[in-house]
Formats: sequence, structure tokens, C-alpha cells
Amino acid sequence: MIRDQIRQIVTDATANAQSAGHLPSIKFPPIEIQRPNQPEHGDYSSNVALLASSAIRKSSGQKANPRQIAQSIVDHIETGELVGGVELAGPGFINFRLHESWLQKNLLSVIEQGADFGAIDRGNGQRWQVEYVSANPTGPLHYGGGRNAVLGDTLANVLEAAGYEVQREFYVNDGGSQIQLFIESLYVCYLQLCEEMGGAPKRDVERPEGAYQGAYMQDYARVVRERVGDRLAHLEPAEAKEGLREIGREIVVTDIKDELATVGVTFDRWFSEKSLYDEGLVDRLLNDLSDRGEVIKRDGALWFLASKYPGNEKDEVVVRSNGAPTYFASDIAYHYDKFFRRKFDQVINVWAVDHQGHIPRMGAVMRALDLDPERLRILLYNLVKLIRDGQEVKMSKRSGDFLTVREVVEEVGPDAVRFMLLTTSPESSIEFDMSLAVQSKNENRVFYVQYGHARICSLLQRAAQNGHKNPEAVPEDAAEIVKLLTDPAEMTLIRRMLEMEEQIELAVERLSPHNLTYYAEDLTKTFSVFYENCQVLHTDVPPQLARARLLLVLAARTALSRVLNLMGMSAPEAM
RNA sequence: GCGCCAGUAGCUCAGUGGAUUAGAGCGUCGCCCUGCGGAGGCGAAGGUCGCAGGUUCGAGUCCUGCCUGGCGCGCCA
Repeated sequence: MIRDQIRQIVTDATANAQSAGHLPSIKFPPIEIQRPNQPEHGDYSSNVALLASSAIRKSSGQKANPRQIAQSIVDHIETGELVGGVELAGPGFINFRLHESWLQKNLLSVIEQGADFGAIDRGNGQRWQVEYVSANPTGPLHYGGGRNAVLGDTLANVLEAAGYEVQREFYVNDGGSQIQLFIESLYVCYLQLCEEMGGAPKRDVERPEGAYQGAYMQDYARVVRERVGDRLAHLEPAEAKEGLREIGREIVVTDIKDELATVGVTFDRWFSEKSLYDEGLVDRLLNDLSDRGEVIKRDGALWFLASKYPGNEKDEVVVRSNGAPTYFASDIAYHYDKFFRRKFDQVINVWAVDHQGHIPRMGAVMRALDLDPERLRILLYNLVKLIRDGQEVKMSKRSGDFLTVREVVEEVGPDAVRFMLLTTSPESSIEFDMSLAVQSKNENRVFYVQYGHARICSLLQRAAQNGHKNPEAVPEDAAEIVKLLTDPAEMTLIRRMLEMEEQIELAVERLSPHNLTYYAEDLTKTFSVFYENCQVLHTDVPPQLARARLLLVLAARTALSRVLNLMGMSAPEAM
């Protein structure tokens, strides 16, 4: 990466200045390379001299002029072909300007890398898992779940681009009380339906407390009846519910799967919580932990002693006094499975903030299992507030009052949904105004980016019509003709494109890919400026320059479609 | 009460401890088509970065306290 190369140059120069006796031989602070806000300050800059100055003062008590330190470092810099200019500026910054010929040459690497443009090998093939959405299988996904889906999916994309081997997983909570309640609710709906259709005996079955009662439950009941007819209605309730379990789970999981597919989100694996009980892993682990004093019996219940571990004040019930395990019990088994059986190097769970209290407990679980807690990271995101007619609408799956992902996708399309959910940083809450979203669906910012891409495609098409032979290929003399690209708009566009690696690294480092939306807009904007300022296919443009600009346009298409694809959005050729 | 997160332009939001002017989109007000897609480009107005201290050569960014809002502190998930 460019930044790393600059850092190396500074590191070497500092070491050389020290061994030449021009700088004191103290340990220098880690060298940071920044991107200046203002273009006049170069492409990269380092404040090493300023940091060194205070380090020297602290260690020796002597004053050290940062500008002099910077000058000593600058004197020892060997620029190579990457750096075209080094300046000392302000109180002691060292500014670097990339070499024009280096930029021109690397334009071609954008085209060569194609769909993999910007890939870095930070991950080194490590096995990472991203577990996301994992919504209760009790109904359609509400819009907040969509945020989880888009964050997790985009993060997984970016991790893959950064060289990690990524597995995408949805944890199906089919082992606890919520699915039980769902099945019982579904049973009531199914019975009612069968009665109405006149095919079943009347049964006096009460709707359970807190039942799921959204309109979608009726739809599910209809699907059940289409599959099995009235058969289950003739059975005794206990037996009927048992029969409904599998089919009910299957229907709702399929529904969620289809709904996620509408925003382009798919998973490598749908992991069943229930399977952890069925194979006995939960019991086995609780026994093991009990033998090791991590789990004890108290007040008739079984407790995990979380309070032994930092960040935890309370212990956690794993088996209630009535003998029913809590979801926390299966969560222990689930994470055991992730690390010991499937051997992921790193696991990232994407959770909404209302699960934040669970984070320290999971840290305790990691320690109790003798795992490095750092290997489990939680990407926490804030909630989506739904505003309708200026009022906040409380979304509740049980009451059935909520906005689904599917509804919004139908209104504004999948790309716009993803973009909206991706522009804010995860820790900010989103206020989503339904009426505004629908009104302004054609003003969604993603269309600006896609429009830029479509315009590029049409430009390349027109080039072919105008007699440019195969404008999508790199000619043999490419290395020569790119030297004709010297206009500021052209150079700025190249610079922006070559930021791709840094943008990918940034998203991975912070586990928050929202910077990509801003990068995509910036890239598009830079292209638009080039487009306004530099004609490509006009008769006034010398033929060689036109060919060079076509290469630039081709690279821009590569970069734009890459960033759109990373965000899971389409890169249309026309719109 | 304790913990986590947020508070930046009229609205929705970016902002990685640095350089006289803190950014974007939308909205408002001006320009720019006898030239490749105007779903575009250029410009203007609009800010005591919640408040008060502190650290630093330098703070929207770090520390402390406070205010406001959200979320969490279950033998729920």
C-alpha cells in the first residue's frame, strides 16, 4: 500500500539521519502517515518531527526545533519512483507528493486488476466468520434488521477484499421460548383458518399470552394448510404443535431467506440453535464447565459465574429452576463450536445496541473456555427509528406493527435501501422517514454514483462507434500514452482511484464499511469534474490524448463498479 | 442509581490529535448546454461543532464534570 511505502521511506530516512548523527539516537514514536485535508499540502504528510520534538524534550529536557528535525529527515529521504516531491511545511510537517509518472503508470494497474481492484492481503487467508442478522425466526424482518443485514454483508465483502476467508452465518434461534411462542401462535391461527374453511372440529384453544398476531401469521397459517390440509387440526393440541414445529420453522426461515435476498444478502450457513441441544453439546459443555467450577447450582437454578471475569457484575442463569435452559446456555455451546470445532481465527457478531449488555458476558464465556476474548468482536449498531407522519412508530413484531425490509425495497429498490442503511456510522441511530424516503427515491445518492457509471459505459460505447478500436482493451503502447494525462482533473481522478486500498483497509480496521458510500460519491464527483473539463471524443482532441483519456475512463469504470459491488449494489450500464 | 452510544449548517448525516477558510447531500438563491447522458458542473448564503473546565505548540476529535435524547442493567431473546 502507498501509505506503507511512504511510512517506510520516512522510517529509513529517520534511521539514516540518526546513524549520521544528525538526530539524537532516542527511540522515535511510531511514524504516522496522514492524508492532508488540503491538496496544497500534498498527497501524504507526516508529523513525525513534531512528535519527535516533544519526545526529545521529554527524554533529555532539551528543546528541539521540530522544523530542524524535519529538515534532517528530509535531507536523508530517498524518494524512489513513488514520490515526486517532498516539502517541509508549517511547524514541521513533511509533505509528500506522488510522482506524476508513478500515478500515470498505476492507472493501468487499476484496469489490470479489474473486478479485484483494491484487494489487499491484510487477512493472509485467515478464517473469519461474520454472524449477522440472526433475527428470531418468528416473522418477517423489520427494517432495523435490514440495517444489520446490510452492515454484516458489506463488512463480509470488504473482509474478502482484504484477504480474509470469510464465512457468512445466520444463527437460527429455533431452540428457545420465542420459537415456542411462535409455534403456539401459529397453531391458533391455523386452527381458526381450518374452522373457517369448515374442515375441522371446533377446539377451545386460547391464544397464548403475548402471542404473535401480525397479519403475516395468517399468511403463514394458509401456507401450512396448503401443505398439510386440515390434518393437524384433528390431532390433540400437543401432538399437533409437535407436527407444526418443523413446518412452521421451515416456512418462516424460508420467508426470511427470501426477504434477505431482496437486498442481495445471502448466507453460507444457517446454523440451528436446536441442533446444539439435539446433539447434546449444551449438556456436555455445562457439565465440563461445572467440573471446572465455572458453573454452579444455586437457588435451584444453574448459574454461569460470569462475575469472576472483568466487566461483569452479575452471574448468569444457564438452566432455570424449572429445568429449561436459557438462550445463554446454547450461546456458550454455539461459540465453543465456532472456535474449537470450526476453528475460526476471528468471529464478528453483528448486534443491535439493545444487546450491548450481553457483550461482557460473552467476554467471560471466552475466558472460561480458555479463548482469547479478542477473537470475538461485536459490531454494535444503533437502532432504526421509524417516522411516519412526523411521529415515531414503535416497531413490534408481536403486535405486527412494523415496517419490513421487503416493503421498503418494493418502494425504493434494493440499492437505495442498502445505500441509505450504509451512509451512517453504525453507532449513530437512524431516523427513517417513510414518506420522505418514498418521495425522494429518485434522489437517493446511490443513483448519482450509478449514473456516473452508466455515463462511463455509454461513453465507451460511443467511442467504439466513433472508430476507436476496442476501447475496453489496453493497447500495447498504453505505458507511453498515459503520459499524456497531465490535466489536474485527470490527475485528481487517478489519485482518488488509487485510494481504493486505503478505503478497504479503513473499513476493515474499524469494522464499519460506511466510509465506502462517501468514497463512492467522491469518486463519482471526481469523475464528473473530469468529464466536464476534459473532452474525450471531440474532434478537437488529439487522437493520442483521446486514447489516453479512454484508458482513464476505463479505469474509472473499474473503480466505480468495484466500490458499488463491495457495497452489494449494482453497477448499471444504462439507467 | 450505574453502564454504553449520540448531540456538528434549516433538515439528514460525514469528519483518522494537527497547517489562517469545519465538509457532503437535500432545501434556499445565483450562474453554465451550436461539445461525449443536465440524474451533471460552478458559485453564494447558512456553524459560538450541546455547555463548562482541563491537557497540548495545536482540540469537533483526548481527559473531567454537567445538560439533553436513545439503549441496556430479568430464572426474556
